[in-house]
Amino acid sequence: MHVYRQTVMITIMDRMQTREESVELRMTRQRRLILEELSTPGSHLTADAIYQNVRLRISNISLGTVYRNLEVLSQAGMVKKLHIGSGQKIYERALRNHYHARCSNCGCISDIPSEPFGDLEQTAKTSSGFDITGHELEFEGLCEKCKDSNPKQ
Amino acid sequence: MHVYRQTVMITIMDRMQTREESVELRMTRQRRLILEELSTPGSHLTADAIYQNVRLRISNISLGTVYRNLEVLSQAGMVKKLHIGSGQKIYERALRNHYHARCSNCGCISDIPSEPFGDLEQTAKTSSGFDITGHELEFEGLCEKCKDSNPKQ
DNA sequence: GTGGCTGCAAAGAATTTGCATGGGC
DNA sequence: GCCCATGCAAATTCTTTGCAGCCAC
Repeated sequence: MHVYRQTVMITIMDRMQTREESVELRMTRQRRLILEELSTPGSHLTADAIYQNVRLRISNISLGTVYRNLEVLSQAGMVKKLHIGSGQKIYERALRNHYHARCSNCGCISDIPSEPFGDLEQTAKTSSGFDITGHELEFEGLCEKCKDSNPKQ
Repeated sequence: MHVYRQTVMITIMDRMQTREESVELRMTRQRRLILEELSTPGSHLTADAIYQNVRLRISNISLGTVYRNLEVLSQAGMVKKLHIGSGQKIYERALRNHYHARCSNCGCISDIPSEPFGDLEQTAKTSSGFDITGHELEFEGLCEKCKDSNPKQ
């Protein structure tokens, strides 16, 4: 199922918010598995959750490695770091733009397409004078499951 | 300049996102000064910055007290906790709704009025199925000062 | 006077880092 | 073979908490 032999060094043109720069990353076993974890559609994981999952396959991987990789991949624009909720940071695979809604009851995170919201950055630029390079929008509420099953409390 | 004798216990009807509930807070010297710090228009401070500032007036105030107060005031809806940027949490006085832009160069934070953006929560509700109760929107970019004075780097 | 609030200090949670070794290219 | 990446463990940073005494009401 895995195409181990096909892996090559990947050269990435960073088109995200950081300075444009080409980055070379070695595709190690650790890095590949971390990316695999994040590649499940709709996966929004903490560093520790990724660590726990990858540990099932590389039993001695270290949490430091997970953090270092998430940072590197984030710099390279392949992974997005979210500062949602109050606790740990959440990581997801960087795909097309979208927003997030976090359930205040169960903590689950849903993706919300960004199209209906218009060009927020243009609006912000106009009213702030900033040279806007990015933005983050998060919603909080009750997911469909919790809003049904939950008493008003 | 300070109306020390006028202070009374404040009763707060929490109309913010948390469950509606009346809270009674004693107005201690520590609490008053923390609120004073946050009352400067446009102030966006970390817990530690507040601690350092208040320490000039109450030299033995403890950082724990600052955190405890920020939490209580936040529960009461008088203070807003922001999860902006990657590092520490930022606190501001809870006034009318607005958004924030953070300068990626100098770290300063500007307020942006929320009116031009329309009803984001209604839009999100429609496309997510969530029962939305709140949202946070942050922009990143270069502030006017930095965008002028800074070479492209 | 009472119960919430405080200072102090220690604990906890999340993340980062130094260093010697290992492995992708 | 070079040099980036890793494992390990210690260090840092930010925040929370237990407890005895204090002070706003």
